[in-house]
Amino acid sequence: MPIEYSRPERYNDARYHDLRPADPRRTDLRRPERSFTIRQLCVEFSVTPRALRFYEDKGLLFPARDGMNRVYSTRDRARLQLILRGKRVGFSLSEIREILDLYDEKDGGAVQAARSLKKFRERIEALKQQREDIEGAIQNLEEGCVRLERQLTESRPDLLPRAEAYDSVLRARLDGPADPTLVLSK
Amino acid sequence: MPIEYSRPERYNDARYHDLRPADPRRTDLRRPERSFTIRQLCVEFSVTPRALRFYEDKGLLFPARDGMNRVYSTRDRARLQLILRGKRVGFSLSEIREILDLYDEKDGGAVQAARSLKKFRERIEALKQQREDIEGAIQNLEEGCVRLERQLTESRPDLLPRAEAYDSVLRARLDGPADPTLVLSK
DNA sequence: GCTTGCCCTGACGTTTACGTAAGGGGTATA
DNA sequence: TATACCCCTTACGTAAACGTCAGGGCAAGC
Repeated sequence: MPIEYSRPERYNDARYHDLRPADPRRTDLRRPERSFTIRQLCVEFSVTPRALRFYEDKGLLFPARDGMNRVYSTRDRARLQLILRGKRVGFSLSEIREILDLYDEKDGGAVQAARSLKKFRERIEALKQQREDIEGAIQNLEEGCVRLERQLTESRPDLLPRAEAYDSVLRARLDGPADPTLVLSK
Repeated sequence: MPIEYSRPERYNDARYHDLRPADPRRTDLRRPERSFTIRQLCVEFSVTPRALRFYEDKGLLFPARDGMNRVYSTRDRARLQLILRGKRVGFSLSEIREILDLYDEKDGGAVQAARSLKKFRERIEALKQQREDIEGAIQNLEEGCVRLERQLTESRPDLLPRAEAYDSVLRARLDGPADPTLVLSK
């Protein structure tokens, strides 16, 4: 599984950085000419600058430069989203890179396209298998919950945690960064 | 994602080892008294002995011993299945260990049970989130497939790979080791 | 009795995906 | 002009999950 590190807490705190855009016209996420600093993306997606630079090193991102500074386009941002989702579903960075490369190789000729198609289908099969695994794991855990609930109901019903705590989780997700339109496959 | 290593090919080959059981009465997987050698489990689940010993080191398995040699029960086998599935859905070994521990702690008292229940629910939420991620990734890739297919149909229809190749994949899965009854939650 | 095959226990090596300084520079604010 | 906050590169450090010897033991078959 994805190795989890302890990431400095400050990167989670939006107040830590001034995110006011310099130019109001460039605020709209849907405007393709919108650009982002490295830290803006870091705060939005809860990753560190080191991670973004690392992805660049590995050939998954290639932001433009303003002098020395990196400038990320909406396209870069969309790629980053795909990278992070790829990680969450268990792809390694090199696998994600392959996929992104396949997306880009529109010019690779018909043979390349055929190979890409095959790989895509393989990935899909793997993901469907994984979806089944997750389905099974959820079932297992839910059975465990039922058992524990029965046990608690009989012994200490006062300790029964109600599921309401997860409302906040859901709310947080809804309030989170809106899913911007992906511009990759265009 | 789960880091993938190059595992010696021979562990995939069932013919590599003589798996004939010494005692026919002990052949039936459903018989709880059935036991397994380390290699039998390795061949069945395509893992190495090193991995099983590693899981034991980390407190996820504790097979009995016959002298020096490890002897795995059907319960150990069921745990191994859960371990491997946990890995496939992205849990780290220590997370899997936590879950397995929670399953075992029937005697931990009501407070422990309440904590377990909470953790189980958290896991379930995480898994549902992940299921959504996978759903999204599948959709993305399928859109990519459609694009590639259109492109190929126009340029080189002869190169279009048909999906029949995946029949074999499915067949292989059906012919695979039967899912034995899990004896953990009993 | 020697080889073959399986088992064991250390213990060091490896890959992935970053973390964490160290050292240096630009800009704005007090 | 000092401080704060941002950026950069280079480089060494690290946790997870095993791989890979090295060294030794027990049982079967030739």
